[in-house]
Amino acid sequence: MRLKELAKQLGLSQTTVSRALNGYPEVGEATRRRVADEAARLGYRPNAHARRLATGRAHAIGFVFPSDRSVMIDPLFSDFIAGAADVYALHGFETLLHAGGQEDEMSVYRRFAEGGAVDGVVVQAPHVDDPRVALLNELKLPYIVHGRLDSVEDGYAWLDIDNRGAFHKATKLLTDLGHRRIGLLNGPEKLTFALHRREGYDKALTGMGLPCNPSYIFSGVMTEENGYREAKRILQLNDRPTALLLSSMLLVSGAMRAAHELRLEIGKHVSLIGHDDGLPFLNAEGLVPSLTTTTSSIRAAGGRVAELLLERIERPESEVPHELWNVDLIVRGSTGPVKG
Amino acid sequence: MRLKELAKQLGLSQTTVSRALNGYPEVGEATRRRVADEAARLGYRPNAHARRLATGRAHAIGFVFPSDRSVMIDPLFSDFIAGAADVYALHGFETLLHAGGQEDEMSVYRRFAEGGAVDGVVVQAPHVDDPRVALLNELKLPYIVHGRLDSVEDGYAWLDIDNRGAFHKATKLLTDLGHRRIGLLNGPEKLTFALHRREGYDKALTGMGLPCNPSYIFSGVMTEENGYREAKRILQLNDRPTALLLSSMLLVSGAMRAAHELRLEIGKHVSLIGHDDGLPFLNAEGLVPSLTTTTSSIRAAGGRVAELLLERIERPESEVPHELWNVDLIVRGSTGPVKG
DNA sequence: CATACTTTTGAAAGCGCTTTGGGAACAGGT
DNA sequence: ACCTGTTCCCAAAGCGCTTTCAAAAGTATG
Repeated sequence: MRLKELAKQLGLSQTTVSRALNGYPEVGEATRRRVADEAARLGYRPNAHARRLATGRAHAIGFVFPSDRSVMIDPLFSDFIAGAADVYALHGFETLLHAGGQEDEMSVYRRFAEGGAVDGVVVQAPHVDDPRVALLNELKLPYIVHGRLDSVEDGYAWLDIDNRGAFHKATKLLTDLGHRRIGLLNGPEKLTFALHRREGYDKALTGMGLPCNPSYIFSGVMTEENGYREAKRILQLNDRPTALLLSSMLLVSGAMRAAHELRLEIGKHVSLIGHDDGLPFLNAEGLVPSLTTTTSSIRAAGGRVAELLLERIERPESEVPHELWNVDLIVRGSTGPVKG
Repeated sequence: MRLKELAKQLGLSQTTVSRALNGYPEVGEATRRRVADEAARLGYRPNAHARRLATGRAHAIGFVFPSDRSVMIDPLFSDFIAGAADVYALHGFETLLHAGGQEDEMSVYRRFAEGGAVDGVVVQAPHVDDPRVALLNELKLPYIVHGRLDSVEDGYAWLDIDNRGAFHKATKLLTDLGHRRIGLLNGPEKLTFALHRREGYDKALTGMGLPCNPSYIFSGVMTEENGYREAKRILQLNDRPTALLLSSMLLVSGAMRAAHELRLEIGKHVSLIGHDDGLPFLNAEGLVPSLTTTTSSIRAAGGRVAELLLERIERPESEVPHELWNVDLIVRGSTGPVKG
């Protein structure tokens, strides 16, 4: 069923039918109703590509994944995208995923922009001075960054959580409890989110006049296994830390395993604070003891990022959005005063 | 830069330029080279929608997620999609994600089919007599199911792993080691993969003349927390099982936590076998003791499913593919003879 | 009843590509 | 010279929508 046939069927012109279906005001209410009914009855669905060609709008948002595997793989991203895809669908937008292939990431953006494949893209996992931002500015393709570049905060749209603040708060909680040796298992510090967490941690320690012992720190892919291995390593040091900060629930999972194995009671011999992105399959509260966390739903961030991007596409002239989310510190059972 | 301008620039017709760029044989080698060079120089990228409209091919594959959240949320799906998206990209296909929104799942398929938005779709997480298959057959939209319907194996394209065989093998290993009371923490049994695993388990027990104690069984969302809670429950029963089968690594993670807490040594007081989908962030071999698993990479399955679907789109008349993958049983340290 | 508006409809021109159906131009064979 | 094939190229017709411009129909006003 094509528009042409539908129009003929109704004894109307394509113009009128098109207008009726797209809610233009120039068409009479009676006609509109008649058209809508007939369209529904015949199960007419407009051809997506024809519409896109005619309007010049793709009604689609793109996600481009770096060829670097570890990123797409991260379960965080799927939850983020789930949140976003939901909002896009609600607005009649499709979500395009481009992962891998032989084409390099930058030229995918070029193709997206110049071929009109998408109306906007979201940039995930930015690193320090991420080249994508400059490229997208040049291409004039609407975008929003989930996260920030290192120091620059202007000239691009972003939504980020306050990673510095969160890890500062968390570290502070530990020092307040008397901890003096605190470890950190972090994500790859070339990614700004991890870098910022590190900075929050450093700042809190320095603020207390405490040294940052590099052997207390791990930075790398946030797998359960890395959490286990590194926690075990750190907790076996001579001057082992009495508390550990963990950048993801998977690291927490591994670290708890290590603690059990070393017969260190959590919240007593070793305090744990994890960052909880609200992944539905790894619940901080359900752990024993329940986990003290810095908490921020990555899914909600996905949704909000989607809204901001749509807004930006709709009104390109409006102000470039910057949104910094506060992160809650939820104190539960995995933290306690340091044991002399 | 549009085709028209490029053609003018070159002093050629659009026809020739289009053909040159798309590798048609009717164009001279010298011309082709000249066109290619100029196109590269000017950074010409064809408009995706125009091409789609003209060819009638979307060069895109769709994934539609049920409004039921738990599916998209599952980290398995993202790994599967990562595997698939990679292959699609390699073949110049985009990957379309449709999640949520207010539109119901079935009408998304309708729209995809009749609006030509995608050339094919992949159906994930089929349940017993999944209605999607019938709909897709009716719509004549190429598709492939990852998994199978319950008993039917003909009339639709599928790729599945041998879940029955895997869990039969696993259960058999345990009974061979002398275990007589074996628990099972499974996915939701309305999903065929979980149902089949259950059947493999049942069959192995029945084959040995052993009873299936319903209180040894859990079926539900495969979160770490469910793994913990249910393993704990089951391992505290009077006649507690001496071995546990676990349908996912997250369940394993939770179950190990429960075992530690109950001071049951894994591989000794309680044997564990988990199904390992090869998720990169939760490694079976890195556990202590290393985990005995049934293993099959879901990412590889994603890739293969993608290939089969592309094949099907290319040659709709070719035979409907059925592919059943064997699942390896890898014996590691978490299984041992039953302790009298 | 003519005039000036407003409302409702339509013909036709795109959007940027692919593809059909020829037509030159040039070679080789007679 | 003529015919037959090739090889290389092009004009123009779509693909299925949206949108501009203009005209027809309806309504209120003098």
